[in-house]
Amino acid sequence: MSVVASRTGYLLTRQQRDRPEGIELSYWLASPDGAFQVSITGQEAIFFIRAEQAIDVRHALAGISGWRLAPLSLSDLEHRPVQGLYCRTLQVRRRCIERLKQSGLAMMEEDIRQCDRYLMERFIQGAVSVHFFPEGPLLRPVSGDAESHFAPVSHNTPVSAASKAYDVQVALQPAFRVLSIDIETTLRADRIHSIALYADDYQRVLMRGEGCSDAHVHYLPDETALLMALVLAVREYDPDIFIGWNVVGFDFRVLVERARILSVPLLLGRDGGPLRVHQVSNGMWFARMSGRVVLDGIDTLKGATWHFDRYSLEYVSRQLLGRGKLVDHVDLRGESIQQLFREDKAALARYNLEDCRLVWDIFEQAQLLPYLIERSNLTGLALDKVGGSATAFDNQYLPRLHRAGYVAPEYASGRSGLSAPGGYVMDSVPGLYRHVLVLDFKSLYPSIIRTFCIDPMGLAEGLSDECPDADKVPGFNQAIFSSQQHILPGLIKQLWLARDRAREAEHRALSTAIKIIMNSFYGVLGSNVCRFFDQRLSSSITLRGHQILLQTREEIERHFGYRVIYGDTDSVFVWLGEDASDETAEQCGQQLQNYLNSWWQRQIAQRFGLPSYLELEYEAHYSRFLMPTMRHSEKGTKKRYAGLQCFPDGRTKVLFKGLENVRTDWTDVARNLQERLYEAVFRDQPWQALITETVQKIYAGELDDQLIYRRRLRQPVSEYTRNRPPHVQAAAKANILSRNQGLPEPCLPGQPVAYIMTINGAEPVDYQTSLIDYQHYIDRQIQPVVDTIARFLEADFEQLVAPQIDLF
DNA sequence: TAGCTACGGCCGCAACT
DNA sequence: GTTGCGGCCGTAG
Repeated sequence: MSVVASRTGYLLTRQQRDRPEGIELSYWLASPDGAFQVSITGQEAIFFIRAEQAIDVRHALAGISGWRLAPLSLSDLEHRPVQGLYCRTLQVRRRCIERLKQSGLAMMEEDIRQCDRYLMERFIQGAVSVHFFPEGPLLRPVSGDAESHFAPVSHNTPVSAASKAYDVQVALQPAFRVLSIDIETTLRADRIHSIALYADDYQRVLMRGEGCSDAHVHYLPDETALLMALVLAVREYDPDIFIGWNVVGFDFRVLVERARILSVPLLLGRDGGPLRVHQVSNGMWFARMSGRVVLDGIDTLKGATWHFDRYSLEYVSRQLLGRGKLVDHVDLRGESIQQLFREDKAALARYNLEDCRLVWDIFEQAQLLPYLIERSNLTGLALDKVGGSATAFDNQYLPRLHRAGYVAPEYASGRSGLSAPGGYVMDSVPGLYRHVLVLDFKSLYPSIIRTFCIDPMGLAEGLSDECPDADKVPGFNQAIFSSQQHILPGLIKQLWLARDRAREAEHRALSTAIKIIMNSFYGVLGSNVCRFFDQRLSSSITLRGHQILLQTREEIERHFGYRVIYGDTDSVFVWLGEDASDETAEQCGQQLQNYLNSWWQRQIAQRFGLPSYLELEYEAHYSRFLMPTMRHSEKGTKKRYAGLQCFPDGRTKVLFKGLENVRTDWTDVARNLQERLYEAVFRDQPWQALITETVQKIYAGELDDQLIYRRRLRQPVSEYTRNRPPHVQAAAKANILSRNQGLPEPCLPGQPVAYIMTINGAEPVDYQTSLIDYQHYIDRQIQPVVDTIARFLEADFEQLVAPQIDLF
């Protein structure tokens, strides 16, 4: 075979379909010279069945043609031989699966799409090099790692080492053509007013109605023309990626709906095919078109571990981009948009385009694309895949498992029903302290997996009769792992080293991606959505974690004589005593870290004959630290504390965990007061006046805008049958009032409800009619916040606000 | 087109006085 | 009015 040509690209979309000559796998790839499509034809789809059931399988599939069974040198993890079931078409495959399911026969890996398997088995993740043979194209991985990078294969043009390296770099960090999109509509979203498109080198607003078109704003007579102009504009710019804010759930959904009603073909795909939008059972929306990826800003931020109190475009851009950039941006409410559409279309166009630009800038500022690219390189997940931990695990694990001679277990065949424990949380010792150090185990669960060889295949090997005793590593719940045969510890090791390199190079996107993936490995093993779910695996991780945390506490108290006042899963909080100082604290932290790390190495060598990959890290020094009690008892809380953290450079910062200050379902007035109160107490400043002033201002109506509660509905309003919490009561009122005005219901599952407490109960902020119940806020928001810390200051809320009570 | 458990606090509701 | 329980949500890790 001779190679005619080869090209490098980055995976955008994948699809599969039946053709007369077999299954066709199609991939669209982005490249600096433009996107291109590669199709691989004449493929079969494969999954596995147990050899002992082969006769039953043949019997069950009688009457279906287009499949074959082939013996393979593979077995399942219980050492039973398997056979491959190959199907000539996707349709045959579907029928076979249906039939075997009805017959109750075991299938393995039948849920993996062939277009995904083709990439997975070749270790192709993100970047691809395509070699065009006369017989058809062949895909291979492109990797920044020299060892796994395939040699250049072009015969026609000799490729120098330098250009090869360049090729790899371009492929791994592709420059996508990205287009930000946003539409404006009527309040009911049953008419599109305008569509804005933004890239740094392209700005266009398509506006319905009369006006004077210029380079940026095009006026179109009606919606049909608007949609057709969109198709042309997309063809003109030819983006690889669409970005937007709730872009699938709103913009694309509305575009598709209007196009359907107006019978306009919305042919936005690179192959000229239509944009399709569909909703899955959990309410999530998905958009699909060939050759282009759609990324929602909200989902992408959340996936990259960004967190915001609220996810309106206005709120996030203010937090992320800063106020300065947004001086002339106002968050127009629905009615103002309608007014602009009627009276000032040029202004609406500017506003519409500005929102596109904000999304663009958020992607830039938060480095979202670099993060997604790194994640895709590491996991093999498509760029637009949200979540997908179980799939990421499969992509890494399955091809290696196959090469070791095994196929994956039947779905959810692991021991289920048994509840596996999570992390260990110590009882805390409440108090207002000076000088508390926090030490935590860096990536505890991944380090346990690596140290104790926890692995699905390793469990099968460890439990088999052939495993020599010397190679057995004990787990929990009768688990035994092989110290020699395993996959996951090696994967963790690679990721661990890559993360250290990324941190050194200050490559934030990459180290974030690696951290998320490493931590997700434990998560999926403990989840019954993972085909490798087995309670012995997850409990061997968590119970080892319990042991490590408790023994670390014991050793600190035994060897150093310090008191451990708290610990959660992978951390210990060490009280140095009231006579320590900032300088000695720093030294103590280092000392504790060094001593305990070598202590653990000795322990694990002695007890298991294994190297320890546990890494305890001195994480923080709090010069003041509050461990509160539970609201109505003397017991210390868990997962709720605050402290004045001292950084090595001398800066200090108040930090809250779990307390009202970090809870989005508490009002701003409570969160703000807590922040200022703790700050004052920790810095030895007067704090009493903060409380009395706040109470006074609440009664005077000066803080009304800080009295808003926000709480999400996690189900439709009608489903709250057992009881109706305030946010549900408010949501019900808002929905009824909106419906009466002929508008769509504003309070939907997943959305936060903003409400205010009035003398007639909770009322939605947008429909408030009653007077605010100020006493409610004093009793339920201010007093709890004050009480938590006041009890350590020999103070009492009633006394502190007594003068105010007389006043009102 | 499914990563996990542990935890605290507020509220409504029911069962009491 | 008080008490106790469980629903519910958001959070720590």
